[in-house]
Amino acid sequence: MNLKQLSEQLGLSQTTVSRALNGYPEVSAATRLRVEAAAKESNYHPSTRAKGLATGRALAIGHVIPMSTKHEMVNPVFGDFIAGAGETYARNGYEMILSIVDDSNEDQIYRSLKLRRAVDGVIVHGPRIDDPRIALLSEIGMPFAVHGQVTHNVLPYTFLDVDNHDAFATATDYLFDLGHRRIALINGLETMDFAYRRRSGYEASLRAHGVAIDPALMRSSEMTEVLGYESARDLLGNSNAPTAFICASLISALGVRRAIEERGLVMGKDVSVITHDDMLSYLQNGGETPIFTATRSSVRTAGRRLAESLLHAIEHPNNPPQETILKCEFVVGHSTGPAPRKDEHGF
Amino acid sequence: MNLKQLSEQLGLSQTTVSRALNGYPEVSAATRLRVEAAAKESNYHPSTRAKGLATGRALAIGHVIPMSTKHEMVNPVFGDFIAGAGETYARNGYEMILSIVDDSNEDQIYRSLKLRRAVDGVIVHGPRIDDPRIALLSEIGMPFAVHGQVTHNVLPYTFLDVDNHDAFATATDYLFDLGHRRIALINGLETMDFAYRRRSGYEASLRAHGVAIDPALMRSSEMTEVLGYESARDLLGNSNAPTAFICASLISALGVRRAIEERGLVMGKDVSVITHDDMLSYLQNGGETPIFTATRSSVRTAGRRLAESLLHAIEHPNNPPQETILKCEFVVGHSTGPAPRKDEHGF
DNA sequence: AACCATACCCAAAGCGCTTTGGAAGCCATT
DNA sequence: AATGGCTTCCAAAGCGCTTTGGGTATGGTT
Repeated sequence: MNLKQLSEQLGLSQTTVSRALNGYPEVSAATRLRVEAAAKESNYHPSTRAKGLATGRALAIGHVIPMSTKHEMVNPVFGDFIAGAGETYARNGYEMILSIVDDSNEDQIYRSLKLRRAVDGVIVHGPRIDDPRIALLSEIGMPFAVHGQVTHNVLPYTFLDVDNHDAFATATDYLFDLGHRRIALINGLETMDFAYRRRSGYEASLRAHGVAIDPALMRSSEMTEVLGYESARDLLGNSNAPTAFICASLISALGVRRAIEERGLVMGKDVSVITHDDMLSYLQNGGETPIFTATRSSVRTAGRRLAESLLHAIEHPNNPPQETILKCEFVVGHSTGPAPRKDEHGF
Repeated sequence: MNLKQLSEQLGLSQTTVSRALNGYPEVSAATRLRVEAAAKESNYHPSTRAKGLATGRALAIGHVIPMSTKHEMVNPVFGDFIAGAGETYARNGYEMILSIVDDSNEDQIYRSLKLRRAVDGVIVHGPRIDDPRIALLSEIGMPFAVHGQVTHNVLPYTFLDVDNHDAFATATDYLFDLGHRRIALINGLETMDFAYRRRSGYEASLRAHGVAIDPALMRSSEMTEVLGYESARDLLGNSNAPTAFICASLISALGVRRAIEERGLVMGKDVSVITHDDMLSYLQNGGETPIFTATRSSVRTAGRRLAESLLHAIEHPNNPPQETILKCEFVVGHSTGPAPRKDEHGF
């Protein structure tokens, strides 16, 4: 069933039917009702492709997932993020198109999406420090919205980010308040902008408490259980081991916990752990009462809201870019406690 | 730059340029080369939409993700699966479109995708026992491929699955060989087809070893760390606790390990654990040597291969459906060992 | 010299929609 | 009775591509 058939069946022109269906005013209430009823009854759905051709709009948003050899981006956060974004698209009649691409020709993909007019805009995932994509997308005139921020960037752009600096400063402050002085940071890859900001929040708190920044207490790697475990195992093996850990991800934190327990220590008593928690649907930080003390912010909500910002930017190209920064919630779980007295474990 | 402009620039007709670019034989090698060079140089990319309109093909594959209130499907497996499928699409000039939809109007979405001619086919994720989608898609004439199988279904369909029955029977057999008799199953939701098959593999092994099936040793829930932990904690608290666990997912297994360690027991010595491992890129089962003994099969490879099957089915509608069953690899890690003697822990 | 393949190429229709630029009908004003 | 302003509708062009149904040289055969 297409427009032509529908209009013939109704004895109207395609113009009128199209207008009735799209809410234009040039059609009487009576005919509009009649048209809408007929459309529903004969299960008429306009072809997205034809519509797109005619209007010049794709009614689709692209998500480009760089798939480095390091796999960093096919990450657990992604599933929840697009679930959130998908809600927004569904509500607004947009489609989500996904491109998995290896880093080498990321440029290519964006250019190609633009030239083929395949999407009306894109979401930029996993921004790195000084990320070149901002400049690229601005240059080719593709509307975009960034999940995160881009340090050193001077161009204006739409983004949504959690306040990573604040979250990690708060977490570090909290540990200081509990009496900890040697606090380790198990960070994500610091080429990623979010990891850079988290570290700077951590360092700011250290400075504020007059504690020297000790590179030996900081690790930066992909946020996997195994790497969290290995980092913590090494750190706990040192003579001057930390009494607390701050983790960039719940997954790393699981690894850290394993290393702690493996040494016969008790998390929350001998060693404290705070983690950032993206509130992933399948990896929850306990039930009612959280296991880990955490800074948390739902990545799914982030997806929903950033998609809204992007659609807004597409529909109002002249408005200034929307910038959203979400504060994390700080929740206290069982993984933190007062710093142990030095003699207790022979430190 | 569009076809018209390109052809004018070349002094050729649109027909010839189109044919040259699409590899039709009616054009001389010389002009073809000339056209291709010009296309590359002026960065010509045909509009997918226009192409689709003209050919009647969408050049896109749909992935519909049912987003139940239980979040089961926005699951960690999904990210890797689509990364794999994406590789196939990229190689074949297809786009992947994702629809997040809540279960109530899943029908709607499939019908709508069909009527709007938005995709050439769909991948069915997370098939349930007796899944109604097979019948629906067959009825509306939408090509599809299932990630998994559908028990009780009689219609022919294209699918790819791991041999879940075999994998879990093998795992259970292995534990019997180590002397275990009380083996718990921490399964996924048994409305899901894969979980049903895993359980039947487990039960088959039990029967083969003359051990009664004990419902008290079997749990079925979403595969989260917390639920894995709680199940194991409860089971280990019983007077007649299991000496071994089989988990449906590495994430559950992490929870099981936590419960084991919390009781001061040692995994691989006091209690054995085998898990199924989807080889997710961000959640690996150790490095060189696996932590958990596991049945494993890359879900990413599954994505790549199932997408190939679907494209094949689309291009050769009359061929019989491709059915692929992948055997799992069985790897031995540190999480399994001989069953402890009864008196050791007061069992 | 006339004929026929063969190799190249083209004009135009069509895919399903939106949108421009009217036209027709109707009523109230002058 | 002519004018003008609404309301309601329509024919046709156009979005960028593919594909049908040709046409025109070119060169080899009789």
